[in-house]
Amino acid sequence: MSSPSRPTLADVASLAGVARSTASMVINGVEHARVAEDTRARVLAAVDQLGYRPNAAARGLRTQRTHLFGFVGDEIAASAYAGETITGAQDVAWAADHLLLIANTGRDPDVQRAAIDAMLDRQVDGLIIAAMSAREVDVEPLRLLSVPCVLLNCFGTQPLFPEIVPDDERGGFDAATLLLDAGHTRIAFINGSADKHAANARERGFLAAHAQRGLTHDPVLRAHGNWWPDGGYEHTQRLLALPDPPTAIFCANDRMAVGAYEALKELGLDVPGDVSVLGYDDMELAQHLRPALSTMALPHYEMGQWACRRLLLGAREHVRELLPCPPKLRDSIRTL
Amino acid sequence: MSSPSRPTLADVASLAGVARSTASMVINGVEHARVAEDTRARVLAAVDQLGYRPNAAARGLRTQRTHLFGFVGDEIAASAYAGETITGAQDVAWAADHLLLIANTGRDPDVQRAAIDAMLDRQVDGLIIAAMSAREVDVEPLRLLSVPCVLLNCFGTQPLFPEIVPDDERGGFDAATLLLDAGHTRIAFINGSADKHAANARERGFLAAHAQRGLTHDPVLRAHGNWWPDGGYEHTQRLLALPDPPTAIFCANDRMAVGAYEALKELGLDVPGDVSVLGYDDMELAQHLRPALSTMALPHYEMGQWACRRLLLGAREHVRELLPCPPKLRDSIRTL
DNA sequence: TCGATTCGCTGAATCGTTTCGGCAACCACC
DNA sequence: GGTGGTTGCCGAAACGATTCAGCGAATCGA
Repeated sequence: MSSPSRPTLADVASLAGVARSTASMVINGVEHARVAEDTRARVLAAVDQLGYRPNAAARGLRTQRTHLFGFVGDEIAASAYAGETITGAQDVAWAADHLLLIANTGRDPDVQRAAIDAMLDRQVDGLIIAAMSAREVDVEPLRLLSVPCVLLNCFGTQPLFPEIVPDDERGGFDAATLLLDAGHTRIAFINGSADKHAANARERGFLAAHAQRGLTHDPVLRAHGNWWPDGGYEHTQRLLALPDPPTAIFCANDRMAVGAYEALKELGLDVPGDVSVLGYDDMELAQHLRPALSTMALPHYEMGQWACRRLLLGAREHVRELLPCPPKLRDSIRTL
Repeated sequence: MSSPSRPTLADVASLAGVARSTASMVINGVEHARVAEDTRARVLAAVDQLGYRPNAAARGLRTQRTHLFGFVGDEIAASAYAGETITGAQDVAWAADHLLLIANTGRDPDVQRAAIDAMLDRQVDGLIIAAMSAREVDVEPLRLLSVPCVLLNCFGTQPLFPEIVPDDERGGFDAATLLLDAGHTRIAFINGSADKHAANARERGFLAAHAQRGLTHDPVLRAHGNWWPDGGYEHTQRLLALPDPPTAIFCANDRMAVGAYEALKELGLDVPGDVSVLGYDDMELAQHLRPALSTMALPHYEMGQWACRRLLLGAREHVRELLPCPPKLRDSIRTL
């Protein structure tokens, strides 16, 4: 029943009539090793004939490099994006002949600890700690880590590792600029809850863009929603009831933009005819809304790529890598 | 700079004053090994003191079991669900002290081959081959696989492995039943392209439910869309223009239901007041639509779980496991 | 007291690689 | 024919665990 087991280096060596060491050097193309041309050919032929492939576990044991990276995320499924992040990391890893080991922790610190341990037990060559919404992560337990480690979409409690995060401040800035360039002057900003880093950063950028043009943003046009459609809905109603209502609404995420759409529709207002709407995140949903929602895209795939690249570089020192959130211009913004 | 390297079994043994073999038996709680109580305690204390954790690579090399499963998917990011599937598999794996190695192939058969090889090189204990939309996968190259293997959301060209797929036929059946029970008799079915297994299965079930009640379904109420909103949009327009229009529309996926919503809105029709709509897939989108879309949920998470369980069981013989697609009842269906 | 058991532990082999010191053989040169 | 440098390959020692035959010592039964 069981297929003939995998050929080992010993099989190759004996078929080629050489020592294991010789076969090994040929197979790995060792630089300084000198081996006669026809010996090399014999080994290669044997490899071919047997369909030999090195046992990565054994190799890893010997070389102390497993070509494995660990990806520890707090939720893999929760956000659709997690998949993109993983794909980004995986693509880079694959190109560098590495594989990804994954685990999700469901935000449980104990599970996270255990997951990291499990990966270290497997001798991973590096570790990506990813959070699905930018937040602080306690890095103290990681301090003595012997392998490279990067933080993805989150911040360490201490500056120990590289951090790859979206440039939310610039995203807010670009969002406001985009709307201002389109001629809007009264722009509402339905932000998320102020306890989130992203919310504050986006607001800073948003205000900076106004300031840059010598504008001061009317505080009455700023609100803090709950990141969900009903938050967007309620604030939009309130904002549109203002004596001098906004001509554009910037929502700190697409979900709230969905709520804004609803409120606007109920008020008999047209998007973008009467009011322009700009979201943030670029969820898949955005392109299916009517009108298709313009939004600032979170660079999930790119963050995954970067994280993995940093690992390949083996870098460990702290640095904050801010990745841009490019605008996806669709049909929800009107130029005045 | 480099932290003191991980303690090995030898360190534990020497600290406890025993042989490596003894330490090993204690640590692994070997059944038939009898070791004195205080020796055991000494070893355990040493383990504790050193923070010893076994090197999984070395252990795997010796035991021929790595506690690693490979997950080879054609797209991890493309569908948001892939993440759920992986999570399902990962959760089961984790509970059984296994980790998941992942790779995505982007539908490229060569990459798939390479990915599978890469996993086998890593001595995985099992392999999950997953496709993001149910389709046929060439299993011939997997024939001589020496490890358990399951097909997830896809069918093998030959019956070699367990296959875990959604029960689309029953899903179609349940969908129709649900609508018929609600009193609808003229139910339109906007199906997807007929080249997809899922489309045909859903249609079979849909018709069977009618037949079961002695009803024959009016073919004019059946259409084949393109799985995208515009397909749903156009067919809905056509269907509602019929002399005897449907009172309910069953769309073979949520995206087309979005299109149906649009068309209905433009026609000034209310959902579910005038027309009920039922989708399929339960994308995240569904719950954000107005009214929230009722839909048949694809059991992504469960498929992931099942696949992993099968692997743990080590089963290899062919069997087709059909997982139910439970209805998610929200606000888009009206009872007549 | 003398085998026979049982107990508690050890040493060595093994898993499949890589790496490195060293050994023949060959050539070149004085 | 020494001396010295290359060349081409080999053997053995790791890497960090598990497993198993077996060995003294203690215990037991008669």
